[in-house]
Amino acid sequence: MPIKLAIADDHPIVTKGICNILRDAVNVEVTDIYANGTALLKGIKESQPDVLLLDMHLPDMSGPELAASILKNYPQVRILVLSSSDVIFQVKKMLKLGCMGYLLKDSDETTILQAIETVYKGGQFLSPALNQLLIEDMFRNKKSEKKTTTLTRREKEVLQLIIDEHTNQEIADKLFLSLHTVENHRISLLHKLEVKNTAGLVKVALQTGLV
Amino acid sequence: MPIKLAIADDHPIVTKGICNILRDAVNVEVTDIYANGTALLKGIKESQPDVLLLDMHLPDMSGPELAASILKNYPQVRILVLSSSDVIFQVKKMLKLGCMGYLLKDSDETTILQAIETVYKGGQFLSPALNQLLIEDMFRNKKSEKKTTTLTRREKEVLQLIIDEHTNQEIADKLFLSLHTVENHRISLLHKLEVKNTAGLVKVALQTGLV
DNA sequence: TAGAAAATAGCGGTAAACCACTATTTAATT
DNA sequence: AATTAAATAGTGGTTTACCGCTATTTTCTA
Repeated sequence: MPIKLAIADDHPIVTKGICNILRDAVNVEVTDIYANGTALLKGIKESQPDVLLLDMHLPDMSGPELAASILKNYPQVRILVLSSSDVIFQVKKMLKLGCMGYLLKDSDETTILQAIETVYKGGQFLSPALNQLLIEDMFRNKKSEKKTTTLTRREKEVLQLIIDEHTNQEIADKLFLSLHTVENHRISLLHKLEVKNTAGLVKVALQTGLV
Repeated sequence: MPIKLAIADDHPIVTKGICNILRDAVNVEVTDIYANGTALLKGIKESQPDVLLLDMHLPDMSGPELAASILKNYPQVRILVLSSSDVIFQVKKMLKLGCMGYLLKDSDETTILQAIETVYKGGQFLSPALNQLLIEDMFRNKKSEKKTTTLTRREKEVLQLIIDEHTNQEIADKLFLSLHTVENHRISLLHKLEVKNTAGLVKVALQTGLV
């Protein structure tokens, strides 16, 4: 019996590409394709796949949201995250939620197939590039366990406006806040995302699709 | 005789996806797939396709570089740019170089097919989302024609270090420059890329793959 | 309903970014 | 050889970002 694989990604190029790659694999069968989070949550009730290839950036729901919901209700589904971003704290977040693997979109065919098989068999899979990054990250943070970060509603709003090139004063005006409040949000963003300045904020935000 | 289509993209998922989408299209035949610029320039000599689907971010050469070279030597090849970034000045740059279309990677199947056919017939094609952006851009710049921008070697170096979260002083130390020089480069970056601050610099750089 | 987290606002201060200039020297190109 | 673009460096100034605090109110949640 082949592995039942569901794919959740909003880009036809990606889903078609994976289907094409798996076409010759006799032990994997693509049973469902979902282009957004709502469809995924709805569909997964009926047809419960063995492995779910989950894109980090579906249009309506975030990767972590979906992963948490699915793993809670259908813990037997093994989630293999599909992402083009190698930002490490995003990787850690998904793994801590219980995802079984993290696959970069620039992977080649054998890697993709291998990842699916590994995860199906109960193993973990990480794209090779991530192994090194995770190890480096562990050494950096050996002092104390880092908790993975979630931004608050306000922080996300502020971050979006920073990305839109607004100053703190402009953000304060737009959100009807004191300048001090915006500064505070900004600094907690710096701390939470572990970056040094505005450049780091924008970089992490864009690479993780936080906003 | 079907349209001879070549694809230049380093992601197997993408190339396989496009092949899959075009499998049922009797009037398009994928003749070649290239994973990098070198292979592309080498291969295009032999088999000259009607249409080239060109990714903006091949590992060894930039999109504009490749487009310029190909259009110079093989002007009959119609280039359809394939990109996930909708940064407008990148779009303008490629179109001014002579590319016949700009296709976003989140396009659906019919759009992709339509784009290829349109370009083959001698027309231009833009992903719908870009039309609106280009029009807005024109209104913004109606006063005077904006020349598309090319960053100098130094500017790119400085920009990369900005993205790496370094301050001007740190950049100056790293590159053995005066602080003033770095400030000047930074300001010309702001002007060239038409952004207001560091956030804009990082955003444009990441979205266009300038660095 | 008590405790925690989030959102709000403030103070005082330093460092960095941003801006408009001028000006010299060094490539690149015609 | 002449012109242009790039890279370099400067002056002098304003604005913004960054940092570490404290503190109150609101909202969430165990």
